[in-house]
Amino acid sequence: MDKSDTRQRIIEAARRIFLQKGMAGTRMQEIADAAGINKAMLHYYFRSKEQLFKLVFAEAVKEIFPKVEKALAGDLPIREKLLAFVRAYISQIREHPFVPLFVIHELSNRPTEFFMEPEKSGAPQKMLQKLMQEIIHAQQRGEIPDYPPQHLWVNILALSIFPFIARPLIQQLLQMDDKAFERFLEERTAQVARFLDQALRIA
Amino acid sequence: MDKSDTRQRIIEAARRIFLQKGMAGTRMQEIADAAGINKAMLHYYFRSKEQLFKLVFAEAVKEIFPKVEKALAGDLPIREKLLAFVRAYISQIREHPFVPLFVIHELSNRPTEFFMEPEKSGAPQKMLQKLMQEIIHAQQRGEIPDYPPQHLWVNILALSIFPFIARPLIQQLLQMDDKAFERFLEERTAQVARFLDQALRIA
DNA sequence: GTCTATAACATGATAGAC
DNA sequence: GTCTATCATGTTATAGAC
Repeated sequence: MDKSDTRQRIIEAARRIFLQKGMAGTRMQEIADAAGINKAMLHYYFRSKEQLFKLVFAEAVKEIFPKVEKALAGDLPIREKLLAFVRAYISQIREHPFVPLFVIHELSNRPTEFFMEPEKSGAPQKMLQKLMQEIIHAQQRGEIPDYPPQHLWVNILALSIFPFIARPLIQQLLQMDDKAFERFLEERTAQVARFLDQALRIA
Repeated sequence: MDKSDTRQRIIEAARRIFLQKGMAGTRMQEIADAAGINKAMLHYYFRSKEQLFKLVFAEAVKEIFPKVEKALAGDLPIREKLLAFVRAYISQIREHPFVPLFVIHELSNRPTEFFMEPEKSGAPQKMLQKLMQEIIHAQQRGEIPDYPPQHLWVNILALSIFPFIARPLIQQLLQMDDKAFERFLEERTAQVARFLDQALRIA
């Protein structure tokens, strides 16, 4: 078994377990078992648990921070652009449903520097600021209601992400089994789009 | 120092730390320090870490599962009722901002039985089913758009809870410092109400 | 009820043979 | 590169004095 393969298997196993149990809840032994190797190998490829965690975490952050830039980059009208974002973002999260809760949980009680080099102020942030301007301009032209842009943006994020974060809570409250929840998720994109579209109509 | 006082101090310290760091991330030593006693006392009052955790967790669950039944109980028109819920729920979460993320995180990867005696199907669930019926009836009377009730309910929950769960993410993305985020939260109730109100208007 | 001391075990990390 | 064996430390929990 050549080097890169083992290394890759470790990363994948670590990702799976870290995402579900978090840094504090994960045991190196469990990662080793899942990767089909032993603990010593983990420390051979990655010096420490923290280093392995940082690798997994950094990848997860990239997935949760809107890298859905394609949807936001074009010059569509604002309504279509926001709807396109919802579709692209929900689609992406569906492929990695554990990422949002993992990132948010690990982000809590950690200094900013841990997950972001302070040099670059971040591409997603800049793209968002540009979007905020577009929203304001569209509002000035009377194309959408004048919600404060930050609230509008949080609303869109909330509608898109929340079901994946709060799955156990939702299933309990609405008495859905796993199959019912899967159906719910399949409908989700269309339903969020419709709800948002309605909220963006001019009074 | 009489018994109930020490016991209470332990519970409060445990709550504070469990809520922020979760079960796996919490050390009994830290709880003892926060309560101003030593570890042995924790085991004197509560047999084990798990038992202490279950106590804290059960209390938190009661706070996150809509105990805002007053807002849902009356016979207001459906729009007013939903808006009243939003106001009551956000207000309650603001008093315990760490509860939602804590409950959701600990709920993940735990069997249902852990947090809910299977006998009683749960007051919140029944109240919600009743609300679902009210929504359907209001839709049949053409008072609000015919969003599937489950999606509408999740949307309302998402708009209300998400900012508290995703605070670090939001602050990073929107470049808010703590003061800016506090202001954001103060505006939140009104903004969610407005957004929801708009989404509930008849086309 | 409260403390100190310590047992019993789990866990991250390393040494060294192959 | 991979393994076994082991160290060093941390953590839950208990024993026993006061």
